[in-house]
Amino acid sequence: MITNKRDDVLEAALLLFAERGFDGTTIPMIADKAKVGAGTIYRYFENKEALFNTLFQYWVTRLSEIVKDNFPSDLTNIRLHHRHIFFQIIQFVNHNEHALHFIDSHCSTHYLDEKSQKLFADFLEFLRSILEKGKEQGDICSLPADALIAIVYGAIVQLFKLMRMNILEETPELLVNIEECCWNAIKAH
Amino acid sequence: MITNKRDDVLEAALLLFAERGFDGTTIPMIADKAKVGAGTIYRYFENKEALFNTLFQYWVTRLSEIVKDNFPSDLTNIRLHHRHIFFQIIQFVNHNEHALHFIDSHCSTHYLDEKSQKLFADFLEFLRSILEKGKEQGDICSLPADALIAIVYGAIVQLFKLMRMNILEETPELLVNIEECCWNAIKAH
DNA sequence: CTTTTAGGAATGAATATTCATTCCGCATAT
DNA sequence: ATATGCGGAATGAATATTCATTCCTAAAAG
Repeated sequence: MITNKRDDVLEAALLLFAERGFDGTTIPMIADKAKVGAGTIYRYFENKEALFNTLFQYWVTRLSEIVKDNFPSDLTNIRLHHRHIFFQIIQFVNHNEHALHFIDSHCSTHYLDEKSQKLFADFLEFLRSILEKGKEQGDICSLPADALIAIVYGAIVQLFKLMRMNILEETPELLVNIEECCWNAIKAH
Repeated sequence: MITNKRDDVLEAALLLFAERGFDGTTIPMIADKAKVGAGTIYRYFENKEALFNTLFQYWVTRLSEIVKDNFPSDLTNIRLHHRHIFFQIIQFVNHNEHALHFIDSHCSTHYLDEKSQKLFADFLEFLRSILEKGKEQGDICSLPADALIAIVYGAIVQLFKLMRMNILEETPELLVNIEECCWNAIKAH
């Protein structure tokens, strides 16, 4: 199989950044895991920060795409929207178990560049717009959209942390129940 | 005002560790912020890791105490338990706005020593025991206790991240509503 | 078909920088 | 005068980055 060195580097970096954070990950560590010389990394990326931002932008774009993909055509059924978003994020995590934690643990750090920040802000803005519509319709409880996002998104992130640590086993049934819990948290009562 | 250098160091370290993480925080940074010579830190702590673990243990102990303090005497009213735990955590955050994020962002890192890990595990075990009781009584939805903790605790952590970043303003009314949301997420329906 | 050769890719040792930790001289208190 | 606490320059280890060299591939020449 022909593997592309640049991709090998990105894959190794994702694992390490997710597990040890930006500052806890060294270039030699990445080179080792990618089975590549340390110098090779600098053929593809200007420096450690540029590598980091490339990776961040890639995964935020993916997440954004997967959530927006096949978005329910019925624009008034918020219950459906919530289910869609929830299970698309699940699919995202199942596609790469480290990416969500990588994004979450670095989304407000000081080495994010302009473009990374903008991509992430845009994604949040999308979620916000969905929730605002739900609030207008009276289907969702009338708290600030950011608070609602924090509740659902915070729960998801924390749950997958447990699953990555093998403390909690992911089963389809559990996921359905958890989605229900999240919905109960934010629906209008 | 007589200030204790050791406490100055601990306070500065808390801020920096919370904002930049363990690896992103250097000893000179801590010394600067604490207005102390770098060498002085080593009069009080064996090394950076020891300083970190002292701090972690201090704050987990505080959190645990504040949550267990004045725990409702009615041992069957889970609704009350939830409210108590929620608002005691709020009080903890208001006492020091960085401590919860400091704990959360470091609670599964590899430089935690045995004692730190045990203290944190004990705290989780306490929460777990409350939830298990609620499940037995049929007041709380029958998912794994760890999942329920993740939902509520994840939401709280994320919410305070927004408040620290001044994206969300903390008002008593908002907090009451959010507590309600969290309860709705985990109560039996 | 084999050999030569040019140019890009890859390497890892060398360099420059940053960081944790140590150490020594100064100041303050006893 | 001695002891104690402190600061911050000095040290050495770890780290990011560079660079001279080697390695591959694929096309040109024989």
